[in-house]
Amino acid sequence: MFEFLRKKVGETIAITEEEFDFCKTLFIPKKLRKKQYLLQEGDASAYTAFVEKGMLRTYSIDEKGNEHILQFSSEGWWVSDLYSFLTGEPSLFTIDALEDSELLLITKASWDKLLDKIPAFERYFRILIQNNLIATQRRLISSISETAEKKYLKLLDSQPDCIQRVPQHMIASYLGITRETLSRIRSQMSARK
Amino acid sequence: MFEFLRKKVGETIAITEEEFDFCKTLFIPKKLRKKQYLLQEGDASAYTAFVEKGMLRTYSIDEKGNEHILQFSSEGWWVSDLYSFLTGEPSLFTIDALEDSELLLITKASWDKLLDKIPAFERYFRILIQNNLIATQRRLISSISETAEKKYLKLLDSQPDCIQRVPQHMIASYLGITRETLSRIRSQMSARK
DNA sequence: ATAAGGCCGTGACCTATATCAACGGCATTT
DNA sequence: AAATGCCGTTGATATAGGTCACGGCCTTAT
Repeated sequence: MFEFLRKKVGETIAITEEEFDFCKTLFIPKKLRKKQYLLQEGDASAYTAFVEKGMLRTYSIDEKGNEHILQFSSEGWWVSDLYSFLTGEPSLFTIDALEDSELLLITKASWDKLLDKIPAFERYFRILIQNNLIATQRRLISSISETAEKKYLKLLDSQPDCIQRVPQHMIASYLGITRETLSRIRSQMSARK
Repeated sequence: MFEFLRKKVGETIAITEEEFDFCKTLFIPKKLRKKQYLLQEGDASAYTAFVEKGMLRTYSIDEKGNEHILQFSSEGWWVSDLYSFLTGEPSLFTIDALEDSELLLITKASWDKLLDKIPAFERYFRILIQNNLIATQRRLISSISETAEKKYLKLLDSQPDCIQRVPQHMIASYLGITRETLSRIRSQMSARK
């Protein structure tokens, strides 16, 4: 059950068997069916989750009821509303499952314990967050400077798996465009090809 | 010279005098005149910098020559192209001074040494990067879901100091709009008031 | 098997923002 | 004090993308 987590962590930091045994005791396995919530906007985020299987999305909903997807999280990635998890404040985001999924949950208290007892995990999460920041910065610049088509091409290039597994209207809301616009871009692209 | 850095670090983690004495040996003071570069696009980012005084901007330039500002960094904040600093790859961003500025530079080698010798700094940077990620995620969502006016109002609210110190056309390029549009938004706002 | 709803495509029209161009006001340089 | 850049403003026009409306095709539920 924990082999995959062990593998992913091991790709970034070195830890001993004993350290990982301690780590294991802190996680709570959880299965989520497609469409189930991990977190609803307005609730406090109790957990951060490692995705063993499946796919989740983190999104916010604006006044008009439109969804804006912050990220997709598939196998081997982590998912949470970082701010709410860290502060206990109500979340601005909703997280739900796009497929039946299997997660390993950790509470804030356990997470604090993990970072305190095993400094290598402090480093692990620093690196994880760092890479996430770099990716988010790039997406921000892309979002303010590129056309819809370029953003889509960039996504095709960087997350081809997502595009296979996620319905198109969610891709659109990840890119910050409407599903109609994405549909038209795709048909133009295939016409040109 | 290092009091300010000491104070800012102390707000997040606890460190001893000896630890900070070691820390001090790793930084290189540097003054930058207005308009001078800290980093040019295409170069590798040799340093991460703590801003003691002044204001810098990190931006990219698109094919049409338009600038897109990723962030402003004033006193007490850090500035670098994280990706280039970490990997040694050529930078996608340019960093320059908007005012005469005073910086404390640290190389990648020294930074690695600092994190290895003093685990509290591992935590310090984890938290720093974490907060930056939270802010960047919010800006991304705002960028894909809100009107130009709302984005401007949000900035007025969150970074009023920036708006005082930075020329308007740079605020526009931070928001991802043209200077003409920002000018019109401002005049509409003052007409309504 | 039929109904209901999610998902995708397409047309007609609308709107926020970009683009292009010109102008006036400050600073800075000569 | 004239000249040269920056900077912000304003007007006219263009355009990418949004909105609204409809229809067809699957999948899931009854």
